[in-house]
Amino acid sequence: MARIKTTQDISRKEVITEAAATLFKEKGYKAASMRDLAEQVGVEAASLYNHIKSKSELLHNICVQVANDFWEHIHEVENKKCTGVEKVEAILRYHIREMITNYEKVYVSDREWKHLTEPYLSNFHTQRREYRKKVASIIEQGIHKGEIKPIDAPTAVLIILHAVSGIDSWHRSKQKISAAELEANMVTILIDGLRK
Amino acid sequence: MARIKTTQDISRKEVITEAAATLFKEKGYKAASMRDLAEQVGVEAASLYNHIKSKSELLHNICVQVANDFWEHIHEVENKKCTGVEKVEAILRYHIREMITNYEKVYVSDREWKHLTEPYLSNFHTQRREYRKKVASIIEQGIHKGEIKPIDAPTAVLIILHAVSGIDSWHRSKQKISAAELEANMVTILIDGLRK
DNA sequence: CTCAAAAACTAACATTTGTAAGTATGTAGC
DNA sequence: GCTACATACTTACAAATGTTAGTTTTTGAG
Repeated sequence: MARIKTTQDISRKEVITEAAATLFKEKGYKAASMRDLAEQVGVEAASLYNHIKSKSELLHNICVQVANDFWEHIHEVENKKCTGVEKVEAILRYHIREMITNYEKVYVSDREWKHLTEPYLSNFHTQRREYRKKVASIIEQGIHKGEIKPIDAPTAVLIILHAVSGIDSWHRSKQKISAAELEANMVTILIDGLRK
Repeated sequence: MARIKTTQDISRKEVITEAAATLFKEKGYKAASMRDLAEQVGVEAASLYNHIKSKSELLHNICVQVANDFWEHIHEVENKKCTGVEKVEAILRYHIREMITNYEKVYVSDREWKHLTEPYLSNFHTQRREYRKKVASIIEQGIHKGEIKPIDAPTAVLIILHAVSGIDSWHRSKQKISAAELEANMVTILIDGLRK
C-alpha cells in the first residue's frame, strides 16, 4: 500500500497542499482533478479525503497563506521610517522574492483565486483591494513629498504588481539570469521609472 | 424559437465567439460550460453546434486572431525607421490599446492559451516565444546604441508585457482615469524606466 | 504481541460536461 | 403556397468529476 511520504516537519496535509499548488499552477484549478493530484502524491483519489476536506479547501489554504504573508509584510513596511521610494522598493523586492522562492503558491493565489467559494472569495477580494490601496497610498505620499513623479498611483501599483507576475516566464526560461540579477533588473527599471 | 441576433456585418459564429470571449474571461475556459455560453446567446447548448465545431475551436479562434494582430503589428514596427526606444514605446502603446479596446479576447488569449489543444498549443507557444524574442532584440539594439540602460532585455520584455495585463484591474476599477491618461501613465513609468 | 488509530483501498454515487442524432421550425426565393 | 436550407429544439450518451461509505491494511504505543 502506497503511503504519502512525510518528514517530521511536514504533515501529509502539507504534502498534498504543496502538490496541489504545483498542479493548480500547471493545469489551472478547474482543469486539475483530484485523481491527478492523487497520482502526484502516489495514492488513490479517495484517500486524499483522509487528510483534506475538499478540493476547494486546498485552494483556500494556498490563497490564505500567501495573502497573510503579504499582508503581514506590508504592515511592517508601513511602519518603517524611510522614504516613500524606499518603501515601494521594499514591497517590490518582497514580491519578487516571494515569486521566486514560493513560486507555485504565489502564482496560484494570483491567478486562481477567482475559483474560491464564498465567503472566502469576497474576503480575499476585499483584502486584495485593501492591499493595493495601501501600496497606492504609499506612492501618493511619495508624490506629495516630491520623491516620486506625479503619476496616477493606482496605475503605478498595477504596473508593479503585474510586472512581478511575469517572473513566471523567468522560471520557465532555459538560460536564465540569476535570481539576484533578475531582482536588480526589475528594481532598476521599475523604481527608476517612478523616481522623479 | 429563440434565434441568435445578427447584423449584416456579423455572423452568428462571430456572435458566439464574442460571447465565448466574455465568458472565458469571466470564468476561465475550463469553468465556462457550453450551457453557460448557450444561455448567454439565448439558445440551447446543442444549437451552438450548428455554427461551431467545438468548444476548443472557440478558444483557438480567439487566440489566433489576437496573436495575428500582434504579429502583424510587430513586423510593422520592426521596419520603421526610428530609435529603439520609440519602437518599444510603439509596441507598448499598441499593447495598451489592444488591451483596452479588445479587452476580452486579448485577456483570454493571454491567460487561457494553455488550454489550447495540439498542434495549436505548440504553434501558439512558439509564436509567443518568437514575439518576445523580437521585442527583446529591439531592446538590445537600443542598449547597444546607448538609448536604453544596460539591463537584461528579456527581463525588460517580461516587465512590459505583464504590466500591460494589469489593465484588467483598470477595467474593473470604479473610478477610473481615462484610457488616454492610463496610456500616458504607463508609458511614462515604463519607458522612463528603460531610458538611459 | 495487541490493539486502537491512522491511512490506505475499492466501489459507487450524483452531477456536470461536451457533443451527436434526429426532429421540428423558421425563412427566403420561386 | 411550396420547397430547400438554415437554425433551432429535444433527447441522449459516454466520460470525467468531486466526494461518500464501507472495508482493509499499516503503524506505533503499551
